[in-house]
Amino acid sequence: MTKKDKILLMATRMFAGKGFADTSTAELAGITGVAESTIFYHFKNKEELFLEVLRKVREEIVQHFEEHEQSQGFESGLDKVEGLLGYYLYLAGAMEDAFLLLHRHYPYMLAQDNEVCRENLEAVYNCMADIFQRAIEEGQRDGSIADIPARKTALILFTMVDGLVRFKTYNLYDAGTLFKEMVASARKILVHAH
Amino acid sequence: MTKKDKILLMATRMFAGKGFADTSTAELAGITGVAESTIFYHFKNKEELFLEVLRKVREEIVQHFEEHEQSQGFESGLDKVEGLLGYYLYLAGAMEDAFLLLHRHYPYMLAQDNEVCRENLEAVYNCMADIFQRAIEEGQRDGSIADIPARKTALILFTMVDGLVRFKTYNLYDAGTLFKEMVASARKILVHAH
DNA sequence: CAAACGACTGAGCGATTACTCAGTCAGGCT
DNA sequence: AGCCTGACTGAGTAATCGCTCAGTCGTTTG
Repeated sequence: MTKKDKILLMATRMFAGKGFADTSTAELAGITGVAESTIFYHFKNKEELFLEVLRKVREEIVQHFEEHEQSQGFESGLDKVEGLLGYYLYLAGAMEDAFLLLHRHYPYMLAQDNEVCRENLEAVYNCMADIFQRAIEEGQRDGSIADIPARKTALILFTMVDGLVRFKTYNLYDAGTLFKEMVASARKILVHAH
Repeated sequence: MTKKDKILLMATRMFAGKGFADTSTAELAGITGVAESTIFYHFKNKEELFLEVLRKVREEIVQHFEEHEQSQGFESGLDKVEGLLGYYLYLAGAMEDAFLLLHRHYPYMLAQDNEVCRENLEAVYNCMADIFQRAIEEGQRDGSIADIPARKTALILFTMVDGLVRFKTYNLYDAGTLFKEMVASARKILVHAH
């Protein structure tokens, strides 16, 4: 692993763990095991380093979700949506730093006047919302999901599972216990009234 | 309004708007219109200033929610829950700084080794979760809400409306449009299957 | 062999940070 | 009048910040 990759790896961890402002280049260099000036040899400043971190985070998350969408074994669209909820929670645990980074405020502040940042954030959120939406529409075609607004419902389901990840982050409530109830709630939102 | 109160007011705005680390005491003093040393005359350091801000935020939010809970005019528990969802969204707009502060990471980091901070966060979240829970239980008594786990459902509804507030903060989606769909989803979660 | 190159570093820079302290000043008490 | 007290401030301080730059290496190229 090159020193540049090591810096990116540890920067992801630090930006996620303590935020952009509280991440000092001196400490990052110390943890990574390089000279502080090596950081500025590979990245022209701290903000560009952050953008590179964000780009990798986007790549990885989008790739994982698209791979999961291609995987088979779902009986229906409803089944697929429930699988997505579980996969989101799993991925947020497996890629803790990536999701924690996206839960921070800095990227959204930066996105206000940095196009690259905005593009990366939009890409990752559109990807996730689209996949939820497509699963819902698939369920509407196979009859497992009622005729509800697909995009809006996708976003509502997203807020639910993303909120659960936040509970997990702050240890506010046992996420595993709440997950079962969340899936049950999602099912009620999706299925036909009868 | 005393200088101390002015400092607290502007500190709330700055901590909410740019976070703890990016809030400099020099800039806060400038905006407030006092000397920087005046801040340290009233508060022994930046962290204590933040804790004082957090205490006021907690007081105000808890007070508003408890007042709303006492207000009459709800036909049923289900009606009350739906009213609470709307009130949460309204309050998050009316007290933008307070809610934005609670959406930042710093208070939860600080809470890990600061008891006062932890108590304030627990108080405000318990208050909101309890009020949702009591409304659900009231609905279960009057028959408008099905026999579902009250606490867990309260938390799920909370994640939904809190996620909506985040959408509003970052302008990711028109919150007003999504709100109607969220209330419809909440109703499906709460009512009896038939 | 010499020159050029990319990767990397130690030393140091000006700016900013949170915070201190001696001292000013107005108002109330004796 | 003299004194005390609480509110407030200007002028600092050491430490840390992001960042620069001249220069050292080892490898590749002419």
